[in-house]
Amino acid sequence: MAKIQLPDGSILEVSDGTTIGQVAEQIGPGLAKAAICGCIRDQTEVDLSTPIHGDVSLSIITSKDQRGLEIIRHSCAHIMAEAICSIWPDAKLVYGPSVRDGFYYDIDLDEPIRPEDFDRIEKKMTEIIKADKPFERLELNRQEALERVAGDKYKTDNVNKAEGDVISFYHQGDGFEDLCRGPHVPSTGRIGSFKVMSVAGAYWHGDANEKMLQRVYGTAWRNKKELEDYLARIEEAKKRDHRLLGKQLDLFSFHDEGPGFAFLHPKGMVIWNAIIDYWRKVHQKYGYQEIKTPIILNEALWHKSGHWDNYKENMYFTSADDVNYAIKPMNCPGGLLVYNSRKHSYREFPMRIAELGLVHRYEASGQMHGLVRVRQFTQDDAHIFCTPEQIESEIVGVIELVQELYKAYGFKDYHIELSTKPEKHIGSDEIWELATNSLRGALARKGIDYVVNEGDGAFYGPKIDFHIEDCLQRSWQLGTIQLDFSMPQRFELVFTDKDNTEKPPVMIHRAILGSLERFMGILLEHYGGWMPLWLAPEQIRILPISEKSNDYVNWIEDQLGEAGFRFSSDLSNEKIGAKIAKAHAEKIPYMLVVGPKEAETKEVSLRLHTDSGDVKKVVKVEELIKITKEKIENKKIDSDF
RNA sequence: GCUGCUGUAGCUCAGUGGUAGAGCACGUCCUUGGUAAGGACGGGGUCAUGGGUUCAAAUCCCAUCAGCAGCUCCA
Repeated sequence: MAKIQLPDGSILEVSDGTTIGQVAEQIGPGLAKAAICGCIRDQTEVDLSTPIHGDVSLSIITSKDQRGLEIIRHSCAHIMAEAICSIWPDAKLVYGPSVRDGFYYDIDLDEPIRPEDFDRIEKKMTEIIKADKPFERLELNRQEALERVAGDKYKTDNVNKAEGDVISFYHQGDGFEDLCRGPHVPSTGRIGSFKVMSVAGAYWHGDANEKMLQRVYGTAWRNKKELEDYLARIEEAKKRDHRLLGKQLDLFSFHDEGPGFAFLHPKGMVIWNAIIDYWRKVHQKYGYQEIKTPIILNEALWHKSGHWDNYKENMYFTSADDVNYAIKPMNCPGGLLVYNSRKHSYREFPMRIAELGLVHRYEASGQMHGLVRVRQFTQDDAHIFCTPEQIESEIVGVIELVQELYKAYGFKDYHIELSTKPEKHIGSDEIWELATNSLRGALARKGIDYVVNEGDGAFYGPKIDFHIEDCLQRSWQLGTIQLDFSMPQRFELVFTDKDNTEKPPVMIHRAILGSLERFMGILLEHYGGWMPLWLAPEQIRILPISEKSNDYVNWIEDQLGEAGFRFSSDLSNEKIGAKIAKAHAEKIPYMLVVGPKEAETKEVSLRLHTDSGDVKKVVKVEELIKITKEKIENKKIDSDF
């Protein structure tokens, strides 16, 4: 007999060798029907067909469980693999895990799989699922497994990488076998609803020197409704795409004449200026001074800084009068020339020098992505020069500045990464150690959670990065704080200390918004194009019912102009419904509908868009101005009135 | 950069070898309408670029450029 402890603490006694599926049946037929797999000692997930020997704690995982859903997706990946192999017998399977919201399978096949093939893949998958064939596990030792996969370099590689002595294979359907750790759903019929989503290239082992495989993405859910909800969610997310919004709202454009270079339109420029006006205000509060340095600088400067050695293939170059120049990819060397233009004392430290610096970086063609990955962008850069003792408090100060700036935009969902010494680096190990510990210390002092990215630091120092996700859940870097002991040495920076000796200062590179272009793109997605009043290119639109109210419109315009708002009036020959639809499409925060009725009382019928639909309110012009002004000054991001 | 896909009017897209299309936007006129798109007429395109096949190419082939998805990279 075996004693099984269930999650509720109760003990179930079963005969030795009873399978987990049978245990589920003993607990109840409903559970047996819903069961996907078992979980032993709260850590090892195993098939329902696994027999139990001895006393264990056991939980039954169903599809309601997130882990259950992940197993469904993984099993669905196998079913897709079987379908693909039945259509293309030459297809070699590589690796097929579940991922967020779905799964993929990497396949080596010379003939490209195309989107128009998805239908027949799905059809075949539906057949396999309908047949409801069991997933059967076969366990072999390492040697036997290697013999079984002999000749298949991908599976041989997978066996070699697998841990433990037991290597398992799974069978399903008509003789389809795949090396797999498992577990799987008990039978193919247990997949809810699925869809083949896309196909794209992916390097074997994620290594650009290796062969490019075909990665087929799919999604699987518990039922049809969940699948439909997911597809609807993707559609909604696509509507928030900043590239689409940029076009719709006439904010910016891209042109063949300058791939990767954003052209900002007048309305985009309003957002841009609102961002940097506030940025300057906050930086002043935090004791920053501002400089501006040239874009084109002698190439020798970049040899000295180390950028040429590390990044020349991503830099733009030019020449004049037989002198070679580089277009700056970073602002720091220029900033260092400013520092060295006179002597400095410890009394000036910490010295915080900011620069909205325009940099150019040659990105490979496939890397570009709207505003968030471009070849020319403006960094909200700053360099802090300080003594080693001041490092930690300066970093704490930057973190506080980051938190204050992000708060104005309502960003809460960002995560922080600490990146350590990369293979390609300058400076001694001791310096790296000291710098990395300073960053850790500051994070600890602020009690901030972070993940460590081993070997992902800049070539001159470790860094803390702030990351945020776009509407399609792709992660983008915003701010960065980088410690640098090397650049001051290379540029022979010094300051005069208390003891009247010259010493090298510590340099902290930091950017808060990162790239202003990228930040604008992320903001657009974050708000879905509905910019809060303080950022909106057009804050208010006046919509007269007919031409008869034009005089009143003029009067309101005078009032709004006086108060300093950004507004316009729609005097077009349209009915009010059409004017509203147009203003709504342009995502104007406040619409003022006015007619004879409102003119009489110096009121407006305010119409605005909220998350729960449009609302209407009749208010005095005077009151509207007062409340709106206050909301703008306080950078309120809600859409209420 | 790599794999696959795409490129037709300002925008979104239809058009599969035989005279270039729609909706929206734009212009003019009618309409002066009370909370999400009133009506009529009109202007607008070397079909990304360069080659090739063909009596004939937006359409088929090749190259280039640009964009999209993913991979890789991102000081």
